[in-house]
Amino acid sequence: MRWTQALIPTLKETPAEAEILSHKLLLRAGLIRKLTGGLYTFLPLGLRVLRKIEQIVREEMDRAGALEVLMPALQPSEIWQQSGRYETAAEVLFKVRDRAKKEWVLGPTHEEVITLLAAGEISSYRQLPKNFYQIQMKFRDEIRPRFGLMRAKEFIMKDAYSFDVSDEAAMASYRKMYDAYTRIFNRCGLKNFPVEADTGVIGGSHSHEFMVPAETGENEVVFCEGCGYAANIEKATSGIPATAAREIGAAIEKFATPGVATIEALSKAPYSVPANRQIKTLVYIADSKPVLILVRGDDQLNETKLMARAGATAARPATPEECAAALGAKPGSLGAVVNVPAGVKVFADERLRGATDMTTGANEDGFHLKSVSMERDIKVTNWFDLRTVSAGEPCAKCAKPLKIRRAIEVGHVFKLGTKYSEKMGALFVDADGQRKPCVMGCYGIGVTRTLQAVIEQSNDKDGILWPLSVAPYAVCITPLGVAADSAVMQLAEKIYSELTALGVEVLLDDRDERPGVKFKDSELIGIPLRVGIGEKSLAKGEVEIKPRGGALSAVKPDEAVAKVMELLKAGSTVSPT
RNA sequence: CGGAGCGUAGCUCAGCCUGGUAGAGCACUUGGUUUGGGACCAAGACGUCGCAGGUUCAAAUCCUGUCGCUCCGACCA
Repeated sequence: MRWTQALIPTLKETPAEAEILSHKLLLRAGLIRKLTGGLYTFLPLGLRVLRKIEQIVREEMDRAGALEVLMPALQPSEIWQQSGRYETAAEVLFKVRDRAKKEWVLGPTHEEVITLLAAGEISSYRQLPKNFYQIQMKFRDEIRPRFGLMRAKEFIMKDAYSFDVSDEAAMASYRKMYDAYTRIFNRCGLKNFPVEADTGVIGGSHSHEFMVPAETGENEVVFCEGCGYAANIEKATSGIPATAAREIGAAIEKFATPGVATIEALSKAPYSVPANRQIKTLVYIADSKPVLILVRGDDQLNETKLMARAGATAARPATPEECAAALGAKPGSLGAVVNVPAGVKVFADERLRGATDMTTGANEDGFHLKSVSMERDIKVTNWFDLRTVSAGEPCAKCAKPLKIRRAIEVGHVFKLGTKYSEKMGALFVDADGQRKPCVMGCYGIGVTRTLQAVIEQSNDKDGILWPLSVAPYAVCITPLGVAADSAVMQLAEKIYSELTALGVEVLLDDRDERPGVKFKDSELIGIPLRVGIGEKSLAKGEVEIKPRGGALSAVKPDEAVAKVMELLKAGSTVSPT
């Protein structure tokens, strides 16, 4: 491709809309342009990278035995009602109506469609296992699109769905996808690692997210350098000990705490009750019913865990009015000792098990209770792990201190079980003649997000450093001076046509620009290899070859093509760490 | 949905407080000088100042409304 014929609108200045580095570089390097918030056009350069990533995904999915399909983005809302997700996923659904006023949804994902397909096409265990995948646009009514391609209203996803005869067989399918994902992200040149992830209300035992470490990531990951444990903070547990029991003193004692409404205020004089001797009482509305949540005063409730343990599809903190209605007191004086209405469940965090001599709210504004014993004084409906892990807590497996880092989620593998196959009728007849629901798994990769994650991870002060595997062009030829009859330009053309004939993707910077402009641009857009040809070096019988981010070397003009091929070959076999 | 900020040339922004002929840099066009790390000189083109209403002799500027964008929040009482 000749630069003068391409559209590569690089920007010297950063558009004000971009917050994080990768988003700025997407815009500055001329890869994307914004239509409106959360919606972007891929320009030619960006599209080339996107296609490279898609191709890697395809090759690895095919290698793992998955079959590519393409499902409709527009779906009838009935099938969402059939799966029950018309309600549970309502917030993210884009809905549209046709001229007959019939309602449709723009697919945020495709479990319903694929399961219906399987229901129609799969009838015997002999046809299983099957794994279908597609690479397609997804639509989600994101609460707040941000960071360019990271969280958009519309994005490209690779989604795959496996169908198996049994749990064991489904685990084998899961394992294949898990391995394929590792290969995919490695081939994209991404440092990545799988972490245990929450399985949410769907339940099931297996879910991993593939994370790319990045300070700008929206996820927090807990990991152990001792044993390799790694989990999303929404799921992570630690080996932190339960609260130490103390001598159970006198009976519960009520004391006045006028104006005290926080754990912190109660921990100060004149009360001086340390946070770790307090019971924090939270009221949540889970699926429209109030529940009491008890965690230790110095712990943080993990909402994801709450939803998972409570089996709730929606949970939110109760308003002060709802608290007062349920318990007779406003937040700040809440507790689970007295005045808990029958039928209101009390979920307590495991760390409080056996705790004695605790202080908590009296369910009466301005009063607290002390000398409270969990077992003796509080009727706990269920004990759950509900707290959020903090850095430094001992690993549950090897006791080494846990660490926390931020990361970008680029992939998610999930064992679904039979939830959808039962609802959508994806049944098969097994060898024993029994009709059974397929055991499913689903597996997603955010393709457009992966593209941005590569930039987020691979850049320097001058711009992007594309891994060769996803670079829009492998080589940029940079003639300094473009007069058609000059020795410089003639050599540039010769190398261009020879490399092109060898199947190399080459960008020839034939613009009549000053050297500085050309160098800066080729570095900004991150082309892995630059071949510099100028009068000065040519006079010495040399052309320059410079890997992006590496050292410049000089070769004879005749040897330039061979040298480039050698470097490309070496680069393509480099396996990322 | 709540809070904050911003909408002025293709981009980055000034002007607004204190109303009075629409600005700069970059980018673009033409000519010239340059030519190994985002050149220089000269000339030029580019604006319904987000939109609507109001106040005023006069509104980019003040007021009201509205739309859009960005950021923070929407667990921890």
